[in-house]
Amino acid sequence: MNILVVDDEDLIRNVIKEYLTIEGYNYLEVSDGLEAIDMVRNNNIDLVILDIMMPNLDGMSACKEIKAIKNIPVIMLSARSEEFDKLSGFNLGIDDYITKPFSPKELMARIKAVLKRNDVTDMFVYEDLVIDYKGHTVSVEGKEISLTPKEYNILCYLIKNKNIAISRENILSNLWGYSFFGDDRTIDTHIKKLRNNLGKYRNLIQTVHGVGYKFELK
Amino acid sequence: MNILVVDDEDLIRNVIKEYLTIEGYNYLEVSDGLEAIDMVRNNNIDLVILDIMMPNLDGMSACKEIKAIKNIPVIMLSARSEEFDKLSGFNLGIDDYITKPFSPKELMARIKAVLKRNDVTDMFVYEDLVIDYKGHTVSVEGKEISLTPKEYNILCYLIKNKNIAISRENILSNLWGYSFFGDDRTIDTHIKKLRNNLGKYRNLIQTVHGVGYKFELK
DNA sequence: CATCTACTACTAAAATATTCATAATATCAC
DNA sequence: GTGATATTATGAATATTTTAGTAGTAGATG
Repeated sequence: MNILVVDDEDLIRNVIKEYLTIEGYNYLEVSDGLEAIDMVRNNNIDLVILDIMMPNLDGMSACKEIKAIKNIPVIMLSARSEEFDKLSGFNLGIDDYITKPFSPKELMARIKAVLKRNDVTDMFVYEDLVIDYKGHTVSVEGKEISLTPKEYNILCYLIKNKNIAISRENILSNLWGYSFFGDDRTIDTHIKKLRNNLGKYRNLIQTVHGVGYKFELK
Repeated sequence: MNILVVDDEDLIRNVIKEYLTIEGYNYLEVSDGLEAIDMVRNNNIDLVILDIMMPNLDGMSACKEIKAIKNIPVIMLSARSEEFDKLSGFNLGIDDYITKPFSPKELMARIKAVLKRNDVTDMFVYEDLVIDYKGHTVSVEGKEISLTPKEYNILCYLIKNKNIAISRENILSNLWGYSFFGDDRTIDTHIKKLRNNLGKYRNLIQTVHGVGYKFELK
Protein backbone atom coordinates (compact mmCIF):
# COMPACT_ATOMS: atom_id res chain seq x y z
CA MET A 1 0.00 0.00 0.00
CA ASN A 2 1.48 3.28 -1.16
CA ILE A 3 0.30 6.26 0.77
CA LEU A 4 1.12 9.77 -0.37
CA VAL A 5 1.27 12.52 2.22
CA VAL A 6 0.90 16.05 0.93
CA ASP A 7 1.65 18.79 3.41
CA ASP A 8 3.99 21.75 3.48
CA GLU A 9 4.83 21.30 7.14
CA ASP A 10 7.79 19.02 7.71
CA LEU A 11 6.71 18.28 11.22
CA ILE A 12 3.38 16.89 10.17
CA ARG A 13 4.88 14.81 7.42
CA ASN A 14 7.43 13.33 9.75
CA VAL A 15 4.90 12.35 12.35
CA ILE A 16 2.70 10.69 9.78
CA LYS A 17 5.68 9.02 8.19
CA GLU A 18 6.70 7.45 11.44
CA TYR A 19 3.31 5.99 12.11
CA LEU A 20 2.70 4.85 8.54
CA THR A 21 5.99 3.03 8.52
CA ILE A 22 5.20 1.31 11.79
CA GLU A 23 1.89 0.17 10.35
CA GLY A 24 3.66 -1.26 7.35
CA TYR A 25 2.51 1.17 4.70
CA ASN A 26 4.77 2.44 1.99
CA TYR A 27 5.29 6.14 2.54
CA LEU A 28 5.70 8.86 -0.09
CA GLU A 29 5.64 12.60 0.43
CA VAL A 30 5.49 15.88 -1.40
CA SER A 31 4.93 19.39 -0.12
CA ASP A 32 2.42 20.95 -2.47
CA GLY A 33 -0.57 20.20 -4.63
CA LEU A 34 1.18 20.34 -7.99
CA GLU A 35 3.80 17.82 -6.95
CA ALA A 36 1.01 15.68 -5.57
CA ILE A 37 -0.72 15.57 -8.93
CA ASP A 38 2.51 14.62 -10.61
CA MET A 39 3.06 11.91 -8.08
CA VAL A 40 -0.41 10.46 -8.52
CA ARG A 41 -0.04 10.54 -12.25
CA ASN A 42 3.24 8.69 -12.28
CA ASN A 43 3.11 6.36 -9.32
CA ASN A 44 0.82 3.71 -8.13
CA ILE A 45 -0.63 5.55 -5.18
CA ASP A 46 -3.36 3.88 -3.17
CA LEU A 47 -4.37 6.69 -0.88
CA VAL A 48 -3.59 10.38 -0.49
CA ILE A 49 -3.52 12.40 2.68
CA LEU A 50 -3.94 15.99 1.66
CA ASP A 51 -3.58 19.20 3.59
CA ILE A 52 -6.03 21.93 2.61
CA MET A 53 -3.71 24.89 3.07
CA MET A 54 -0.71 24.57 0.80
CA PRO A 55 1.40 26.68 -1.52
CA ASN A 56 1.07 26.40 -5.33
CA LEU A 57 -2.15 24.45 -5.39
CA ASP A 58 -4.53 24.16 -2.49
CA GLY A 59 -5.83 20.85 -1.24
CA MET A 60 -9.33 21.25 -2.62
CA SER A 61 -8.14 21.85 -6.17
CA ALA A 62 -5.52 19.17 -5.87
CA CYS A 63 -8.15 16.72 -4.69
CA LYS A 64 -10.33 17.49 -7.68
CA GLU A 65 -7.44 16.93 -10.06
CA ILE A 66 -6.36 13.77 -8.35
CA LYS A 67 -9.82 12.31 -8.48
CA ALA A 68 -9.95 13.13 -12.17
CA ILE A 69 -6.71 11.32 -12.84
CA LYS A 70 -7.38 8.30 -10.75
CA ASN A 71 -10.17 7.51 -8.40
CA ILE A 72 -8.18 6.86 -5.27
CA PRO A 73 -9.29 7.68 -1.75
CA VAL A 74 -8.32 11.06 -0.33
CA ILE A 75 -8.24 12.03 3.31
CA MET A 76 -8.15 15.75 3.96
CA LEU A 77 -6.31 17.51 6.74
CA SER A 78 -7.16 20.95 7.96
CA ALA A 79 -6.51 23.28 10.83
CA ARG A 80 -9.41 23.59 13.17
CA SER A 81 -10.02 27.15 12.10
CA GLU A 82 -10.95 26.01 8.65
CA GLU A 83 -14.08 24.27 9.75
CA PHE A 84 -16.06 25.93 7.02
CA ASP A 85 -14.05 24.29 4.34
CA LYS A 86 -15.56 21.02 5.34
CA LEU A 87 -18.77 21.72 3.63
CA SER A 88 -17.44 22.81 0.31
CA GLY A 89 -15.54 19.58 0.30
CA PHE A 90 -18.61 17.42 0.15
CA ASN A 91 -18.74 17.47 -3.58
CA LEU A 92 -15.10 16.77 -4.20
CA GLY A 93 -15.39 13.12 -3.42
CA ILE A 94 -13.38 13.34 -0.24
CA ASP A 95 -13.33 10.02 1.56
CA ASP A 96 -12.49 11.18 5.01
CA TYR A 97 -11.51 14.22 6.95
CA ILE A 98 -9.51 15.04 10.04
CA THR A 99 -8.65 18.29 11.81
CA LYS A 100 -5.29 19.36 13.12
CA PRO A 101 -4.06 18.73 15.67
CA PHE A 102 -4.99 15.10 15.36
CA SER A 103 -3.90 11.96 17.10
CA PRO A 104 -1.78 9.82 14.79
CA LYS A 105 -3.57 6.79 16.11
CA GLU A 106 -6.86 8.19 14.94
CA LEU A 107 -5.44 8.95 11.55
CA MET A 108 -4.24 5.37 11.23
CA ALA A 109 -7.68 4.11 12.13
CA ARG A 110 -9.21 6.29 9.46
CA ILE A 111 -6.76 5.18 6.83
CA LYS A 112 -7.56 1.59 7.59
CA ALA A 113 -11.27 2.31 7.43
CA VAL A 114 -11.05 4.20 4.15
CA LEU A 115 -8.92 1.56 2.51
CA LYS A 116 -11.30 -1.12 3.61
CA ARG A 117 -14.29 0.80 2.37
CA ASN A 118 -12.71 1.39 -0.97
CA ASP A 119 -11.77 -2.18 -1.40
CA VAL A 120 -15.30 -3.16 -2.09
CA THR A 121 -16.54 -0.21 -4.02
CA ASP A 122 -13.71 0.28 -6.42
CA MET A 123 -15.31 -1.63 -9.19
CA PHE A 124 -17.86 -1.06 -11.84
CA VAL A 125 -19.55 -4.21 -13.02
CA TYR A 126 -22.15 -4.63 -15.70
CA GLU A 127 -22.66 -8.17 -16.90
CA ASP A 128 -19.14 -9.12 -17.87
CA LEU A 129 -17.90 -5.62 -18.42
CA VAL A 130 -15.74 -4.96 -15.39
CA ILE A 131 -13.78 -1.88 -14.51
CA ASP A 132 -11.29 -2.14 -11.71
CA TYR A 133 -10.63 1.45 -10.82
CA LYS A 134 -7.80 0.62 -8.51
CA GLY A 135 -5.98 -1.49 -11.01
CA HIS A 136 -6.95 0.79 -13.86
CA THR A 137 -8.06 -2.15 -15.88
CA VAL A 138 -11.11 -2.88 -17.94
CA SER A 139 -12.17 -6.32 -18.96
CA VAL A 140 -14.82 -7.71 -21.22
CA GLU A 141 -15.84 -11.34 -20.96
CA GLY A 142 -13.03 -11.90 -18.50
CA LYS A 143 -10.40 -10.66 -20.87
CA GLU A 144 -8.55 -7.50 -20.09
CA ILE A 145 -8.78 -4.93 -22.85
CA SER A 146 -6.14 -2.28 -23.17
CA LEU A 147 -7.30 1.30 -23.16
CA THR A 148 -5.22 4.42 -23.51
CA PRO A 149 -5.41 6.86 -20.59
CA LYS A 150 -7.74 9.14 -22.51
CA GLU A 151 -10.01 6.28 -23.44
CA TYR A 152 -10.01 5.02 -19.89
CA ASN A 153 -10.72 8.43 -18.44
CA ILE A 154 -13.52 9.11 -20.86
CA LEU A 155 -15.08 5.77 -20.10
CA CYS A 156 -14.90 6.36 -16.36
CA TYR A 157 -16.26 9.84 -16.73
CA LEU A 158 -19.20 8.72 -18.79
CA ILE A 159 -19.90 5.92 -16.35
CA LYS A 160 -19.67 8.30 -13.44
CA ASN A 161 -22.35 10.29 -15.22
CA LYS A 162 -24.24 7.35 -16.55
CA ASN A 163 -27.55 8.00 -18.22
CA ILE A 164 -26.66 11.64 -18.55
CA ALA A 165 -25.91 13.19 -21.90
CA ILE A 166 -22.49 14.79 -21.69
CA SER A 167 -21.31 17.42 -24.11
CA ARG A 168 -17.89 17.37 -25.67
CA GLU A 169 -17.11 20.65 -23.96
CA ASN A 170 -17.98 19.10 -20.64
CA ILE A 171 -15.70 16.17 -21.27
CA LEU A 172 -12.91 18.45 -22.38
CA SER A 173 -13.12 20.76 -19.42
CA ASN A 174 -13.31 17.91 -16.97
CA LEU A 175 -10.73 15.57 -18.36
CA TRP A 176 -8.32 17.84 -20.19
CA GLY A 177 -7.99 20.44 -17.47
CA TYR A 178 -8.52 23.97 -18.57
CA SER A 179 -5.80 24.37 -21.08
CA PHE A 180 -7.10 22.68 -24.16
CA PHE A 181 -8.02 24.92 -27.04
CA GLY A 182 -8.09 22.34 -29.76
CA ASP A 183 -10.86 20.74 -31.68
CA ASP A 184 -13.91 19.22 -30.01
CA ARG A 185 -13.76 16.53 -32.59
CA THR A 186 -10.85 14.81 -31.04
CA ILE A 187 -13.40 13.39 -28.65
CA ASP A 188 -15.08 11.61 -31.53
CA THR A 189 -11.88 9.82 -32.29
CA HIS A 190 -11.41 8.71 -28.73
CA ILE A 191 -15.00 7.56 -28.55
CA LYS A 192 -14.59 5.60 -31.72
CA LYS A 193 -11.53 3.80 -30.39
CA LEU A 194 -13.18 3.28 -27.05
CA ARG A 195 -16.20 1.72 -28.70
CA ASN A 196 -14.05 -0.59 -30.73
CA ASN A 197 -12.22 -1.65 -27.63
CA LEU A 198 -15.45 -2.26 -25.77
CA GLY A 199 -16.46 -4.87 -28.32
CA LYS A 200 -19.93 -6.13 -27.62
CA TYR A 201 -20.49 -3.32 -25.17
CA ARG A 202 -19.78 -0.66 -27.76
CA ASN A 203 -23.37 0.46 -27.83
CA LEU A 204 -23.45 1.33 -24.15
CA ILE A 205 -21.88 4.54 -25.34
CA GLN A 206 -24.63 6.29 -27.19
CA THR A 207 -24.30 9.38 -29.25
CA VAL A 208 -26.76 12.07 -28.39
CA HIS A 209 -27.07 13.95 -31.61
CA GLY A 210 -26.40 17.62 -31.28
CA VAL A 211 -25.23 17.19 -27.71
CA GLY A 212 -22.50 14.66 -27.13
CA TYR A 213 -22.36 11.19 -25.68
CA LYS A 214 -23.97 9.17 -22.98
CA PHE A 215 -23.23 5.93 -21.19
CA GLU A 216 -26.60 4.32 -20.99
CA LEU A 217 -27.63 1.49 -18.74
CA LYS A 218 -31.22 0.42 -19.10
CA MET B 1 -42.07 20.79 -0.56
CA ASN B 2 -42.33 17.92 1.88
CA ILE B 3 -39.54 17.77 4.39
CA LEU B 4 -39.14 14.78 6.65
CA VAL B 5 -37.42 15.29 9.98
CA VAL B 6 -36.01 12.18 11.63
CA ASP B 7 -34.86 12.61 15.21
CA ASP B 8 -35.65 10.92 18.48
CA GLU B 9 -35.59 14.13 20.48
CA ASP B 10 -38.95 15.86 20.60
CA LEU B 11 -37.33 19.18 21.37
CA ILE B 12 -35.27 19.18 18.21
CA ARG B 13 -38.18 18.13 16.07
CA ASN B 14 -40.37 20.85 17.47
CA VAL B 15 -37.85 23.57 16.87
CA ILE B 16 -37.31 22.47 13.31
CA LYS B 17 -41.01 22.10 12.77
CA GLU B 18 -41.66 25.62 13.87
CA TYR B 19 -39.09 27.07 11.48
CA LEU B 20 -40.02 24.88 8.57
CA THR B 21 -43.64 25.87 8.94
CA ILE B 22 -42.75 29.53 9.01
CA GLU B 23 -40.76 29.07 5.83
CA GLY B 24 -43.73 27.45 4.18
CA TYR B 25 -42.47 23.90 3.95
CA ASN B 26 -44.66 20.93 4.55
CA TYR B 27 -43.43 19.19 7.67
CA LEU B 28 -43.40 15.46 8.45
CA GLU B 29 -41.67 13.73 11.31
CA VAL B 30 -40.70 10.33 12.59
CA SER B 31 -38.41 9.34 15.42
CA ASP B 32 -36.22 6.57 14.08
CA GLY B 33 -34.53 5.30 10.98
CA LEU B 34 -36.89 2.45 10.24
CA GLU B 35 -39.92 4.69 10.27
CA ALA B 36 -38.00 7.11 8.08
CA ILE B 37 -37.46 4.48 5.43
CA ASP B 38 -41.11 3.58 5.52
CA MET B 39 -42.02 7.21 5.16
CA VAL B 40 -39.76 7.76 2.20
CA ARG B 41 -41.04 4.66 0.53
CA ASN B 42 -44.69 5.62 0.83
CA ASN B 43 -44.74 9.39 0.67
CA ASN B 44 -43.57 12.00 -1.69
CA ILE B 45 -40.69 13.34 0.37
CA ASP B 46 -38.47 16.02 -1.12
CA LEU B 47 -35.77 16.27 1.53
CA VAL B 48 -34.81 14.43 4.69
CA ILE B 49 -33.17 15.84 7.78
CA LEU B 50 -31.62 12.93 9.58
CA ASP B 51 -30.11 12.63 13.01
CA ILE B 52 -27.16 10.29 13.28
CA MET B 53 -27.83 8.88 16.73
CA MET B 54 -31.19 7.16 16.79
CA PRO B 55 -32.77 4.01 18.13
CA ASN B 56 -33.61 1.09 15.84
CA LEU B 57 -31.63 2.25 12.84
CA ASP B 58 -28.91 4.85 12.95
CA GLY B 59 -28.78 7.81 10.60
CA MET B 60 -25.95 6.50 8.48
CA SER B 61 -27.67 3.25 7.65
CA ALA B 62 -30.97 4.98 7.18
CA CYS B 63 -29.37 7.43 4.80
CA LYS B 64 -27.92 4.62 2.75
CA GLU B 65 -31.30 2.95 2.53
CA ILE B 66 -33.10 6.14 1.69
CA LYS B 67 -30.71 6.97 -1.10
CA ALA B 68 -31.23 3.50 -2.47
CA ILE B 69 -34.99 3.91 -2.51
CA LYS B 70 -35.11 7.39 -3.91
CA ASN B 71 -32.38 9.84 -4.67
CA ILE B 72 -33.54 12.70 -2.51
CA PRO B 73 -31.29 15.12 -0.66
CA VAL B 74 -30.35 14.29 2.90
CA ILE B 75 -29.01 16.66 5.53
CA MET B 76 -27.41 15.03 8.54
CA LEU B 77 -27.56 16.22 12.12
CA SER B 78 -25.14 15.22 14.79
CA ALA B 79 -24.13 16.18 18.29
CA ARG B 80 -20.77 17.84 18.51
CA SER B 81 -19.40 14.86 20.36
CA GLU B 82 -20.03 12.67 17.39
CA GLU B 83 -17.39 14.27 15.26
CA PHE B 84 -16.15 10.86 14.26
CA ASP B 85 -19.31 10.01 12.52
CA LYS B 86 -18.84 12.84 10.09
CA LEU B 87 -16.24 11.05 8.22
CA SER B 88 -17.84 7.79 7.46
CA GLY B 89 -20.70 9.73 6.00
CA PHE B 90 -18.79 11.07 3.09
CA ASN B 91 -19.54 8.15 0.88
CA LEU B 92 -23.20 7.94 1.70
CA GLY B 93 -24.16 10.75 -0.61
CA ILE B 94 -24.98 13.17 2.18
CA ASP B 95 -25.84 16.55 0.77
CA ASP B 96 -25.05 18.64 3.78
CA TYR B 97 -24.25 18.40 7.41
CA ILE B 98 -24.85 20.40 10.55
CA THR B 99 -23.82 19.90 14.17
CA LYS B 100 -25.95 20.32 17.24
CA PRO B 101 -26.55 22.74 18.67
CA PHE B 102 -27.30 24.58 15.49
CA SER B 103 -29.02 27.80 14.70
CA PRO B 104 -32.36 27.13 13.05
CA LYS B 105 -31.64 29.99 10.70
CA GLU B 106 -28.53 28.26 9.47
CA LEU B 107 -30.41 25.03 8.98
CA MET B 108 -33.00 26.85 6.91
CA ALA B 109 -30.27 28.36 4.78
CA ARG B 110 -28.79 24.94 4.19
CA ILE B 111 -32.13 23.44 3.29
CA LYS B 112 -32.68 26.17 0.78
CA ALA B 113 -29.22 25.68 -0.67
CA VAL B 114 -29.55 21.93 -0.91
CA LEU B 115 -32.96 22.11 -2.50
CA LYS B 116 -31.74 24.63 -5.01
CA ARG B 117 -28.74 22.51 -5.84
CA ASN B 118 -30.92 19.49 -6.36
CA ASP B 119 -33.70 21.26 -8.13
CA VAL B 120 -32.50 20.83 -11.62
CA THR B 121 -36.01 19.45 -12.02
CA ASP B 122 -34.60 16.83 -14.24
CA MET B 123 -37.81 15.09 -15.15
CA PHE B 124 -41.13 15.91 -16.63
CA VAL B 125 -43.81 13.34 -16.06
CA TYR B 126 -47.36 13.29 -17.31
CA GLU B 127 -49.06 9.94 -17.13
CA ASP B 128 -46.63 7.78 -19.04
CA LEU B 129 -45.06 10.55 -21.02
CA VAL B 130 -41.68 11.02 -19.39
CA ILE B 131 -38.91 13.40 -20.29
CA ASP B 132 -35.53 12.84 -18.74
CA TYR B 133 -33.80 16.14 -19.24
CA LYS B 134 -30.44 14.89 -18.06
CA GLY B 135 -30.48 11.90 -20.34
CA HIS B 136 -32.11 13.84 -23.15
CA THR B 137 -34.62 11.09 -23.62
CA VAL B 138 -38.37 11.03 -24.02
CA SER B 139 -40.46 7.98 -23.46
CA VAL B 140 -44.07 7.12 -24.02
CA GLU B 141 -45.60 4.11 -22.34
CA GLY B 142 -42.17 3.15 -21.09
CA LYS B 143 -40.68 3.06 -24.53
CA GLU B 144 -38.05 5.52 -25.51
CA ILE B 145 -38.94 7.52 -28.59
CA SER B 146 -36.22 9.07 -30.64
CA LEU B 147 -36.48 12.77 -31.26
CA THR B 148 -34.16 14.95 -33.28
CA PRO B 149 -32.53 17.83 -31.43
CA LYS B 150 -34.96 20.35 -32.87
CA GLU B 151 -37.94 18.24 -31.98
CA TYR B 152 -36.60 17.68 -28.50
CA ASN B 153 -35.86 21.34 -27.98
CA ILE B 154 -39.22 22.45 -29.22
CA LEU B 155 -40.97 19.97 -26.97
CA CYS B 156 -39.01 21.11 -23.94
CA TYR B 157 -39.61 24.72 -24.77
CA LEU B 158 -43.34 24.25 -25.14
CA ILE B 159 -43.46 22.32 -21.89
CA LYS B 160 -41.48 24.98 -20.13
CA ASN B 161 -44.19 27.36 -21.27
CA LYS B 162 -47.05 24.96 -20.87
CA ASN B 163 -50.55 26.29 -21.31
CA ILE B 164 -49.16 29.35 -23.00
CA ALA B 165 -49.52 29.95 -26.71
CA ILE B 166 -46.11 30.40 -28.25
CA SER B 167 -45.57 32.06 -31.60
CA ARG B 168 -43.31 30.64 -34.26
CA GLU B 169 -41.16 33.74 -34.03
CA ASN B 170 -40.79 33.16 -30.33
CA ILE B 171 -39.72 29.60 -30.88
CA LEU B 172 -37.30 30.61 -33.59
CA SER B 173 -35.66 33.37 -31.62
CA ASN B 174 -35.35 31.22 -28.52
CA LEU B 175 -34.25 27.94 -29.99
CA TRP B 176 -32.40 28.85 -33.15
CA GLY B 177 -30.16 31.35 -31.44
CA TYR B 178 -28.51 32.72 -34.50
CA SER B 179 -30.65 34.97 -36.61
CA PHE B 180 -32.67 32.68 -38.74
CA PHE B 181 -33.75 34.10 -42.06
CA GLY B 182 -35.66 31.12 -43.30
CA ASP B 183 -39.29 30.28 -43.36
CA ASP B 184 -41.43 30.24 -40.22
CA ARG B 185 -43.08 27.24 -41.67
CA THR B 186 -40.20 24.97 -40.90
CA ILE B 187 -41.65 24.93 -37.42
CA ASP B 188 -44.78 23.32 -38.76
CA THR B 189 -42.76 20.47 -40.08
CA HIS B 190 -40.97 19.97 -36.80
CA ILE B 191 -44.26 20.06 -34.96
CA LYS B 192 -45.70 17.53 -37.33
CA LYS B 193 -42.86 15.12 -36.76
CA LEU B 194 -42.92 15.77 -33.04
CA ARG B 195 -46.62 14.97 -32.90
CA ASN B 196 -46.12 11.77 -34.79
CA ASN B 197 -43.38 10.75 -32.43
CA LEU B 198 -45.50 11.55 -29.41
CA GLY B 199 -48.06 8.97 -30.48
CA LYS B 200 -51.03 9.02 -28.17
CA TYR B 201 -49.85 12.27 -26.66
CA ARG B 202 -49.79 14.04 -30.02
CA ASN B 203 -52.69 16.25 -29.07
CA LEU B 204 -50.96 17.72 -26.07
CA ILE B 205 -49.43 20.00 -28.64
CA GLN B 206 -52.29 22.16 -29.75
CA THR B 207 -52.45 24.51 -32.67
CA VAL B 208 -53.39 28.05 -31.76
CA HIS B 209 -54.70 29.37 -35.00
CA GLY B 210 -53.12 32.60 -36.10
CA VAL B 211 -50.59 32.45 -33.27
CA GLY B 212 -48.55 29.31 -32.99
CA TYR B 213 -48.59 26.31 -30.72
CA LYS B 214 -49.25 25.40 -27.15
CA PHE B 215 -48.50 22.46 -24.90
CA GLU B 216 -51.69 22.05 -23.00
CA LEU B 217 -52.18 20.20 -19.75
CA LYS B 218 -55.63 20.35 -18.27
C1' DC C 1 15.36 5.64 -30.98
C1' DA C 2 11.20 3.03 -31.23
C1' DT C 3 6.68 2.81 -29.81
C1' DC C 4 2.48 4.27 -28.26
C1' DT C 5 -0.79 8.03 -27.83
C1' DA C 6 -3.17 12.30 -28.97
C1' DC C 7 -4.58 15.16 -32.25
C1' DT C 8 -5.92 17.05 -36.88
C1' DA C 9 -7.65 17.13 -41.48
C1' DC C 10 -10.22 15.05 -44.69
C1' DT C 11 -13.95 12.03 -46.65
C1' DA C 12 -17.95 9.16 -46.22
C1' DA C 13 -22.12 8.27 -44.21
C1' DA C 14 -25.89 9.18 -41.49
C1' DA C 15 -29.05 12.04 -39.40
C1' DT C 16 -31.43 16.19 -39.35
C1' DA C 17 -33.32 20.63 -41.12
C1' DT C 18 -35.49 23.19 -44.58
C1' DT C 19 -38.18 24.19 -48.51
C1' DC C 20 -42.00 23.69 -51.35
C1' DA C 21 -46.16 22.03 -53.43
C1' DT C 22 -50.47 20.47 -52.15
C1' DA C 23 -54.18 18.91 -49.17
C1' DA C 24 -56.82 19.77 -45.21
C1' DT C 25 -58.82 22.69 -41.92
C1' DA C 26 -60.24 26.65 -39.45
C1' DT C 27 -61.98 31.45 -39.52
C1' DC C 28 -64.85 35.00 -40.81
C1' DA C 29 -68.04 37.78 -43.62
C1' DC C 30 -72.21 37.31 -45.33
C1' DG D 1 -74.67 27.34 -42.98
C1' DT D 2 -71.84 28.71 -47.31
C1' DG D 3 -68.11 30.10 -49.61
C1' DA D 4 -63.97 32.88 -49.76
C1' DT D 5 -59.82 33.39 -47.50
C1' DA D 6 -56.27 32.61 -44.48
C1' DT D 7 -53.87 29.34 -41.89
C1' DT D 8 -52.08 24.93 -40.84
C1' DA D 9 -50.95 19.87 -41.95
C1' DT D 10 -48.69 16.69 -44.69
C1' DG D 11 -45.53 14.31 -47.91
C1' DA D 12 -41.66 14.38 -50.51
C1' DA D 13 -37.49 16.35 -52.38
C1' DT D 14 -33.39 18.79 -51.29
C1' DA D 15 -29.96 21.03 -48.47
C1' DT D 16 -27.41 21.20 -44.43
C1' DT D 17 -25.37 19.67 -40.32
C1' DT D 18 -23.46 16.31 -37.51
C1' DT D 19 -21.11 12.19 -36.64
C1' DA D 20 -18.17 8.15 -38.03
C1' DG D 21 -14.30 6.52 -40.17
C1' DT D 22 -9.55 6.84 -42.30
C1' DA D 23 -5.08 8.09 -42.39
C1' DG D 24 -1.29 10.57 -41.35
C1' DT D 25 1.56 13.68 -38.35
C1' DA D 26 3.11 15.54 -34.17
C1' DG D 27 4.23 14.66 -29.68
C1' DA D 28 5.01 12.15 -25.62
C1' DT D 29 6.97 8.21 -23.29
C1' DG D 30 10.04 5.06 -21.90
